Amino acid sequence: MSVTIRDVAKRAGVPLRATVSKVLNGRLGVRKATREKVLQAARELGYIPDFSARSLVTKRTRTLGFLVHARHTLSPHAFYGEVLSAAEQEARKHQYHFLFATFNQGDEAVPLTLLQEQRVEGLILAGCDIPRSLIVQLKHGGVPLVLVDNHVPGVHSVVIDNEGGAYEATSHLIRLGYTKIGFLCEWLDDLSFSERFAGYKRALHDHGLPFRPELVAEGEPRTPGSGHIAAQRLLDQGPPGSGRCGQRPHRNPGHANLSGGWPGRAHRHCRGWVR
Amino acid sequence: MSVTIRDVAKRAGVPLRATVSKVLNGRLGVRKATREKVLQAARELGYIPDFSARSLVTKRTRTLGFLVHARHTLSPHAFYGEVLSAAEQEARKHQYHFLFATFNQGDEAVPLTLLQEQRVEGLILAGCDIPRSLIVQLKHGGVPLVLVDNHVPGVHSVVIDNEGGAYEATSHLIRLGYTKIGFLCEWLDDLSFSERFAGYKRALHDHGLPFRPELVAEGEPRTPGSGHIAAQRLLDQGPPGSGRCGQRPHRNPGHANLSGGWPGRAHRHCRGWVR
DNA sequence: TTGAAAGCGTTACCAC
DNA sequence: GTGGTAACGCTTTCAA
Repeated sequence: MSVTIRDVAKRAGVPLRATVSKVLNGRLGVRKATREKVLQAARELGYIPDFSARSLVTKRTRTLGFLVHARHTLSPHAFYGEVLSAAEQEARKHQYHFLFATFNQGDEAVPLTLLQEQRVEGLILAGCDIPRSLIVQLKHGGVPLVLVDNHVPGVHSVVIDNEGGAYEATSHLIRLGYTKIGFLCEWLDDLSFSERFAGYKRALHDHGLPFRPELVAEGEPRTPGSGHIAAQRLLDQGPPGSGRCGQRPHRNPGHANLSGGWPGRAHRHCRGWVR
Repeated sequence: MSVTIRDVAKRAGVPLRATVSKVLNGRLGVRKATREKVLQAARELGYIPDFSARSLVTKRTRTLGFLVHARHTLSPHAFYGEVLSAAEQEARKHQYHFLFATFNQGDEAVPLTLLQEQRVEGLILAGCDIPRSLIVQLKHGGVPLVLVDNHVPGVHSVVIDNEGGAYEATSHLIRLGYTKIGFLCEWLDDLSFSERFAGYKRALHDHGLPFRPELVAEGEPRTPGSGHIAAQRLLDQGPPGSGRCGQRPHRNPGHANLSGGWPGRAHRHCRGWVR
């Protein structure tokens, strides 16, 4: 069987496992000589404390949960894999680990169970597909929570600078000398797209270019082929001012999800377009 | 604090926590009436067994480790995120979870620690960047192991059907009527590319087309721009039979890594090429 | 500083 | 079937 704290104590010649525990956890109250003996014995035996036993008593797991909607991780365009990877590398510096779980429709209980089992100390929820009700519930339960690519008032979140990004992209095209720059997106009611739309318009304005509603086209909400559809609509352009263009007000800007249903693809579908 | 098995026992009116444990784990040896009482009490209290306590005694964590080289997960072209996601969804059906960890140079101890801490019961190692020595060591340690996109004799592994895929791709082009089909790859000494090369040649042969060495070009091993380089070389074609073409023998086919250093990009760089 | 003992929340193993 | 008890491996507390 694997080596336990008993074995270390015995080998070090100290009668008590408590002493070993103290030494290995860097607590004081142990004579230097004793400490050395213990350290050496542990090294020789290749002792690694049992995770379950330790966390049973300390009530800490140094583990975080990472949740993504199953729909996204399967898409090669989703960037949540990169987020997870980077988060893990940062967490490791603090001796934290990540439990990964996909979020499937109807699995609302899973994250809660992870918490109640005392497996994880906090959660990162990636994507805007995690039900808002669940997020609110977790938040109320006092669970340390961070959202990625999503936003709920009062919850920590990491989001994309949509406005700034669109501003930069548009400015770049303008600097290259283009003056007729279109704007494609899934649908303007989505907060993330409306933010980009704002950045697009601000850039036009700052560079003294007119905003032309006929150069704006929406595709279909939460549809993979949406960018194509939008482009098609722009190319098949009817008379300016038709319903699909321009500055219509957002129905529920406060409640719209950040970055729509296809966040990983957003940067491909929502871009400056040059004619 | 959270609700423990004691609370359930008390509420159910049974004097023993052991009984509760039995019921909740579906063991027999409990009268139906008692069982009902326990079940109801557990439901009412929202009881979830503590993970650490449970695994301390059972010695099981129902948790698997998923390791990928840090270099890969950061690349949007790597498909390991999809592998992880799919693996997790399958594992969940069996009530298993995944601990995710990136593998960093010099972190050889990490997977071993995870094992010794009794945190994970087995490991999935994705990519060909995990040191072979580590794999062999784990294997000898009796750790349940599965490699993805990598191969070591005697270790379970999931690999791409390189030969078959290239055969299909080439056949497809032939069926479309093309007869002058090129083959680009990073370098032929790599097992995965040489397998694809074999499939390519087999398809040509099966369809009665000649193999023309001047249509084969290598790029640079383990270089992101490799496909471009190979294409350039093919286009700048010198006289047939120059060193970069054809059927030279593989130095160490048995020891070559599967699918080179850029597995996620392989399908983009190594393809049938039509002129 | 060191020694002894209690306890974390579960499951497993006994007798009854 | 049912009930009690021991044990898992560790940390913590409290006397000595």
